Amino acid sequence: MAANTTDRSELTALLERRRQAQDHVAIEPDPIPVIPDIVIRRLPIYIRTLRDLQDQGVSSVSSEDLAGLIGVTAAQIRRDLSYFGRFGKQGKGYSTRYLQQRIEAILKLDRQWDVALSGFGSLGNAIARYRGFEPSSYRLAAIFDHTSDQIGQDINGVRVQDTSETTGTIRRLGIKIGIIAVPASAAQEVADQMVAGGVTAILNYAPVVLRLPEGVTLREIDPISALQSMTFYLED
Amino acid sequence: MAANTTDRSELTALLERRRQAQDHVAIEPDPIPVIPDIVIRRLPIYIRTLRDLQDQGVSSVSSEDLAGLIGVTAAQIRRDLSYFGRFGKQGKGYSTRYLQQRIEAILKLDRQWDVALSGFGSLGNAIARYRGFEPSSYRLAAIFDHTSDQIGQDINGVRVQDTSETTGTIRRLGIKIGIIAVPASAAQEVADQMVAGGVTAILNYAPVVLRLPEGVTLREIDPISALQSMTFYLED
DNA sequence: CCATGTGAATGTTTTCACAGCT
DNA sequence: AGCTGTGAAAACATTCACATGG
Repeated sequence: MAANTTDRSELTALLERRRQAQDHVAIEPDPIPVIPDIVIRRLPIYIRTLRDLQDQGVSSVSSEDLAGLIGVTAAQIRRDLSYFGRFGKQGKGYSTRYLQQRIEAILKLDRQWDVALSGFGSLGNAIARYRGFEPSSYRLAAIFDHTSDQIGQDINGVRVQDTSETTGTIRRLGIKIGIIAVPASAAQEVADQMVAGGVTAILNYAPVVLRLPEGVTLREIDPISALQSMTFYLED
Repeated sequence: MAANTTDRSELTALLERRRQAQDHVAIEPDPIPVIPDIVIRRLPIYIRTLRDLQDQGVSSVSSEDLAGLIGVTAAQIRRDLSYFGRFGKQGKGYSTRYLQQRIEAILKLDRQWDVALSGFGSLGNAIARYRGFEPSSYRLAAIFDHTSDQIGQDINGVRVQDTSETTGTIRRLGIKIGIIAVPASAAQEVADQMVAGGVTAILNYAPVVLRLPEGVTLREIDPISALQSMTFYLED
């Protein structure tokens, strides 16, 4: 078993190199602090609740009280925040204003993001007119539709363009976020056009599984699935 | 330590009774086959994909191929289905039609459910006019709004009623599912009225954490949170 | 031989529980 | 004295891998 270097077969040497490579990876100093996506998805609710508290004049809150308002456990809030740093004061709790600002910075909400919307039917209309965008960091910067009589319309200073303009306009404006509100049959094509234009985050309202390249983030808005999964719990 | 029954203090006896009660629960023969909610929430996508396959004339599918279409692992699909029974044929796969029908029965989609919608602004409008309800098991049976000039309008045979009618109408029609599309400030009150009328499943579009009694199922539709959680992954 | 259904292993998320700081 | 931040434990979810049956 005491093989020296010259005795090694090529295979043995290869396996040895692989093992060392793995060892090296394992020893890596900063093992990339991967933050679970499920934690990221909870942060917006923390922001919203912290804003509500400030509107009520509350300047400080404990993880216990915040948890009560949100309907989760205090330990979960503390663990979630611990992925990003130490934002609380022991014995005191968290400053609502400071914590809100810190989480907004983590989610990169401390700047404005242009958004492209494709699909200007009744759903697209509701999205475009939704004023909940306003206090947030998103600005509707482009709207696309396939229907000729929608094209040219002006919505808060944004002209509805033909779907064929999708890739070009998104690239020209440097838009990174796309919202898909077209029928299922058109959604994949729209997604491809958006990605071709440089979009790396897609909010999809169409009831279809989108195929996207690595590195493009996707969130689904699927009320029918939500309803269907609730019916399970109803009494017969 | 060898205390007999007559020596016991009331507290000791109480604790003993509690312990025995717990032991009894632990010994329970059928330990209630609790199905994880996360499994329930995946079933609608399986149904949708199985419908699509049938539309394409595909009558049989393996867990491997189904997984590829949905973007999950084959093992996950097989595990999910195993909570409910054995629906496949070894060496063959699953009948798309049979599996679809079985999952629909599990989710109680093999009957029609009346739904109440509160909030008839642009969002409520988009929901009410959404034709994706049609091939599904849901029928919009009541619409409520606060705004006087919306009340009385007829939407596909359903008259928009004043919000004050919520509890009464829901009770009278036996509606179990409510959709909340009102502003955040009104959402809790609407939820309370719906629950008072007998609703046990709520689809909430308002950006607020609802407080609901045990036994009421809740799903959130929150596009702003979805956007905010995607921005995290964008390049600066 | 192929693909399901499922014990066992692995990976992830939540919760416990408490040391330590204010 | 009170509440955070976090190791360690527990609970939960996913994936592996294969015996089993058509």
